[in-house]
Amino acid sequence: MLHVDLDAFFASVEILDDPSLAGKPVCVGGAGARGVIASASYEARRYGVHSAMPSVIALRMCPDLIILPGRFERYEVYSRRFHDIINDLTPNYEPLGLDEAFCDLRSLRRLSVAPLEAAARLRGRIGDELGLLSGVGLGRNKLFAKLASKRSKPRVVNGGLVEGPGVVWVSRDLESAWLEELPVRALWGVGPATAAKLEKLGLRYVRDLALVDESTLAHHVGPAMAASLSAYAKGEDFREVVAQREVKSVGHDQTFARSLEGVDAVLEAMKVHAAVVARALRGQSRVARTFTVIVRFDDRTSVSRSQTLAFGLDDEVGIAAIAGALVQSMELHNLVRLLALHASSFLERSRNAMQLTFAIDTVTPDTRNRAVEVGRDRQVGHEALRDAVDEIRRRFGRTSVGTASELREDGVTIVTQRGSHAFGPEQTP
DNA sequence: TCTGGGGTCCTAGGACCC
DNA sequence: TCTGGGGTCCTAGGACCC
Repeated sequence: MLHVDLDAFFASVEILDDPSLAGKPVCVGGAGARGVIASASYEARRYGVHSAMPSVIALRMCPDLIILPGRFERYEVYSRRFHDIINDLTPNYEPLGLDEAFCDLRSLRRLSVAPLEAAARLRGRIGDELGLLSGVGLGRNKLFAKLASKRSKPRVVNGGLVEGPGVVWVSRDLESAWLEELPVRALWGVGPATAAKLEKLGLRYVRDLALVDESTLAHHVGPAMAASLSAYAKGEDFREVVAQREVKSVGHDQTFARSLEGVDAVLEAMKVHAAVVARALRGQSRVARTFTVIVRFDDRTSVSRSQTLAFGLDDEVGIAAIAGALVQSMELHNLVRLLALHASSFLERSRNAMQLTFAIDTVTPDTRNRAVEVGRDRQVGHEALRDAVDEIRRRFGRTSVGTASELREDGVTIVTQRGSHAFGPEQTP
């Protein structure tokens, strides 16, 4: 098994596109009070900055830190080229996010390609063709390949950068020595919560896990987690490479710079969410039957409400109606810092039995379950309008046309006979 | 006024079907 | 005059990954 991981991916792409950033502490992430770092250049890491860190903390550690907002279309371009290179090595690979992948190298064995040779060539091509650095791990299974790629990376030691080996192979006879010293937190699936549970049981290192039987473990962390932990502790990992995964949900989350107060403000924001989710669904030619609304309050507690329909939806009017009804079924006792809308239970568009539209004005908390109304004429009108809007955006860009509620998201240019005026996000023309 | 946004998977309870 | 067990689907919440 091979695991390949691009170094500081988002930050590196920003530096490639703007060489004046080279050698400076650069991050991609949210710069506001509630922003976090998504990717940090190694120069930034020298100050202790790392991904998932709140931006205000990062700025405290490194006052000169440059935080860029992130251009995900750009990262996707690089990601596709990255995947193309991997695909030349083997089509049996599994992407993990935009910048990582597992490759099953068993087919290469038949071609007598040595793993170390394949790894070196892969890194070489990524460097030559993309201008990006990467780390590669090799091992008997996903567990060891991933642990190895982590160790292949550059490290910050006493504020100085130490180059990594680039390629690391955990050979069979080294496996147990590796596992011995690892803290449980290093294992896939063990985050802060599980690590704390294990700590309470006196299980701090992977070697400790091997001493506990699975049923005892299951008592504390559940049967699925117990099974994988017991396997990992023995160096076993039966996860296969899954080459093409089907997307199972799409959603949109937004944490507001200033929390929302009151149901009207939440409903207004939800219209933007519905438009974003609807656009994502149509972009994938899918319709969704289940819609979930999640609200996080200022005290960081969350509540969710979901509803599954008998048919699928991909239009913002219908989705906004369902999502709005779900919002109204919640008690908003506190300021809302995050609003999320997720769509799941996909159907292929062509297999959707009926495409209904909603009389949005009939949706109240009482009528949540009757929110659906058939409106044949309105449906035809909405679909024609929607398809026209999609087409205009395809030809002239995403911000070329939109509903009033979407203007807050992207900004817009209003053109009149007297000239044009650009409005930014959060401005109401 | 320290913690994002894109996702996946797991768990537990309840309703329902045979 | 009482009620099992297998299975699926839905809902709410939580943990984790990049």
